Amino acid sequence: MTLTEKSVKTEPVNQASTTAEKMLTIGDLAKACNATVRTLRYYEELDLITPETRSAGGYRLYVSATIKRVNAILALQALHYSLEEISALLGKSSEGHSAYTRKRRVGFTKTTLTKQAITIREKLASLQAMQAELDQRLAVLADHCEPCATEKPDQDCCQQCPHTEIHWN
Amino acid sequence: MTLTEKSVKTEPVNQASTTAEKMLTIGDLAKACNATVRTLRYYEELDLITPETRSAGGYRLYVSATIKRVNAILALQALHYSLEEISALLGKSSEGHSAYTRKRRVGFTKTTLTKQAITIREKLASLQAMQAELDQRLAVLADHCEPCATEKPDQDCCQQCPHTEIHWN
DNA sequence: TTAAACATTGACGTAAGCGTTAGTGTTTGC
DNA sequence: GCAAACACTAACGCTTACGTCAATGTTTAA
Repeated sequence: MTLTEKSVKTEPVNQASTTAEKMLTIGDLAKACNATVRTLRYYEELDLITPETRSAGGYRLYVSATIKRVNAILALQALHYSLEEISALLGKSSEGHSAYTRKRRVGFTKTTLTKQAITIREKLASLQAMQAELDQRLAVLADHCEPCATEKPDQDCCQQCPHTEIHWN
Repeated sequence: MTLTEKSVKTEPVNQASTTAEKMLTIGDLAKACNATVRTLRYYEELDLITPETRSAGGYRLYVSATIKRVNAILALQALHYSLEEISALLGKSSEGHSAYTRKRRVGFTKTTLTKQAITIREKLASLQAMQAELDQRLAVLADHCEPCATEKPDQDCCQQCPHTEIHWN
């Protein structure tokens, strides 16, 4: 066996042959995603993730696909999406994929990916506009203000200057 | 001509003489920037803005350039910069421009504009990477998963599929 | 078997970015 | 000259996204 991990901690009732899902405890999931246990429980409060089942003693048990979902959440958070926005993007975990046909599942993935692509494109546009304005201001500064300030260092000719706009800081 | 400095809200009826700065009350500034009074006072707590002076009665009085500064702050906030990051970018208002020579002022503007340009370019890069990944996932979805799900709608061949990665939602 | 490691459910704490009174003083328009 | 509009400080409240106990139960490795 290539099992170097101490994985199969809790084995649910010996189910069908093909589906030998190795479940993750919340600690495993946290390590796998580089998140904290508290964070994962908080995500569950917001219905962003849901354990597949619970152990006899009440431990949360996750399927490994949840790793990807959590990583997606974390990636979106890094882009400063709020958890509410992320919830809108990815959908509640209660609308889980398990009950769906593959066709619906593919459609669902397409929808959420498309939504993400749209909002990211909007952000890009806004950032590019900002970048353009900054570059223009820097150009005015170099072309106009620096020579002006060098030639007449003592005068305050900014009063009449049409380029004063850029000194908003 | 007794009110060289204290021309408050009153429009410059005779603007002929010395440069009569028309000062703004905090309410004026709020309207001009489409922000709330509370927000502006909070910015002041964080030393992001500072009134040029106070009226005899204690009202904050701002120079019109502050409008641009506030708008810059708001624009950066819209890009999800925290006020602390913004403070780092724009500099504390206590390091105000009033005491500086024009040369220093121009240099200061250049520095902050450059810093902003750099961090915005970083954000752009990160977003573009994300965009690329999303586009790639969408392509795999269209080229592989959709045909597959259409042809074999009932089988769960995702188990062996090398493209399952994209279904992280 | 038993201690260590891990998990569970509360519940309170925190930091940011303001909103919202409250009580009082200031400016302005008629 | 006075009310309405506006501003002041101080202080508490709220939301988000968790951190951090606490008291207790569960799994695992020796």
